[in-house]
Amino acid sequence: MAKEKIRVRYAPSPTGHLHIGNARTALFNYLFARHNKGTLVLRIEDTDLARNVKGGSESQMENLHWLGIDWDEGPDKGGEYGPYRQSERKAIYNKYIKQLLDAGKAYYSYETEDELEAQREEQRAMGIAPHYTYEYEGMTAEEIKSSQVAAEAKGLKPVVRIYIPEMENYEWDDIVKGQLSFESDTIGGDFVIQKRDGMPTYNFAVVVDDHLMEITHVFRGDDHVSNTPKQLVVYEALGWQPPKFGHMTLIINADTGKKLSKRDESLLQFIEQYRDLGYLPEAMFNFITLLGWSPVGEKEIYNQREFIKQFDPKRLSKSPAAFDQKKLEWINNQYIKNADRDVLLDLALNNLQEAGLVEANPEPKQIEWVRQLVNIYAVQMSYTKQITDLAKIFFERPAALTDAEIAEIKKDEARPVITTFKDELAKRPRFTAVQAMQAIQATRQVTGVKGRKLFMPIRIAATRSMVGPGLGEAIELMGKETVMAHLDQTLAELTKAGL
RNA sequence: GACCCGUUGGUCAAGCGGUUAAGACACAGCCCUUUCACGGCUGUAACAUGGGUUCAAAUCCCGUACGGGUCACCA
Repeated sequence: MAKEKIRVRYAPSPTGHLHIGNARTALFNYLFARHNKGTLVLRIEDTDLARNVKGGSESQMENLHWLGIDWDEGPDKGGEYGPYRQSERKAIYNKYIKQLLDAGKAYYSYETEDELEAQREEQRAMGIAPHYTYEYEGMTAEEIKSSQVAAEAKGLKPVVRIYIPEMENYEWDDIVKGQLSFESDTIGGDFVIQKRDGMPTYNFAVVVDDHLMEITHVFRGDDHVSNTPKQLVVYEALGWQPPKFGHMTLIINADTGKKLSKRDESLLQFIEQYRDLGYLPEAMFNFITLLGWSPVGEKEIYNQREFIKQFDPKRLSKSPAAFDQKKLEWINNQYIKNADRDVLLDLALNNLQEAGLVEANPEPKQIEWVRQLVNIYAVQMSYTKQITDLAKIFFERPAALTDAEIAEIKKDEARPVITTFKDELAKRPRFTAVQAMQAIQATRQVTGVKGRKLFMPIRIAATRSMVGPGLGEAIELMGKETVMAHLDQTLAELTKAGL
């Protein structure tokens, strides 16, 4: 018998940009689907009309693609299980809601939100779990009917609730967490499956869709563990077979130890923000995959194909993973060092333009100049935006010398070194890194100074900084005019200081 | 508060009854080097806790502590 085709889904609600946590859920579903040569479905869960953000689903899809995640069925791709937006599936849900109503497995509920809130408040005060208590307790069918008629007469609109069987145990073998079980009385009471506005609730729509779309495995966040028994109630009421569930741990903030909250601003949480800083998609993919999942070997850097080949949900961690910014930076740096230089140039140019350091429409010559800058700094950038800071000396007017710099050029040999170097440099036919290095060698010959005592004064005088890339390259990139001006300025400062 | 879940160095983690308890990030030192970085080497540092079970426990069981998740007409 042929093994059943694996079908998984990623089901975001379009309430904003792609969040790290959601990206991770999408990623693991993607890896699982590809590893098993299965199908990945993208379904948009937009049943809360009020919270839907315009362009939200497009933004999410765009960022998913950027990360290198693609899917086989979805609102943009179609497929035989569509439509793939829940807001377009209302008729489908209604059919099953009616079925449950007719079978006496669900009922109309007229209690208002205020009444329910008061009820929960009371329960909390009593120290018991807030839950819905059956509003028709002890009533006969006749009494229920007349209560509902009375409510309608008052102009109340009902919601539909599903009956939760008493004394039942809901359990499943979670792919990540193992055996899990909930007693039916801890689920929280008969829950709403259709809201007053006629839309289904999440816990109902998910079940209908997962079943109809023939989803075989559901990988989602840990925060859905307690939704699972509710969904199991729906599966049972409808007489359907549930898929396999796997609940992945949440990503937490290392400082607070709490689940990443979208409101937490101490940390960048949206894929787009990393994208803007010049993180590479392959690096993000690599980093996120290693968050809460571990491969077999000892490597840290894997490409997508290796991840797909290796992916095994059994190796998903049971305890939450903290988001380690430093590690992300390290991983991204690994990728940057090997990245295509045109890609880096493009990103860095963008960052430099946004920082106002390079004009909007640079001449080819300037682009070439930036290319060299990127080449020089690539090894040390964690993300391309850092170039705006790393390469400061190439863009800013020199500041006054720092104490440390003064200490370096205070030495007796400094002045002759700088003067000699200036003359040597001026003599050179061309202004290149090679020529600059030759000028330095000539300076060494003339003055007899070498090592740090030779290089430091020149570096400080020429680039007005103690740190930077190789001296030759730095001088070439800085340009003759600037370097000469720096040398003159430094010499003047030395004179002024009486050195 | 109730219900679920978790706990190996600062962080991510390997481990599946016998290990000198991997590896990576971070941190420190050394080497390379004109500087910073890169790279190389070395080091600091962990099984939450108390009881069992067992010849043997980070690994299995129970309790405790701590942490997290959820308790909506949000997903």
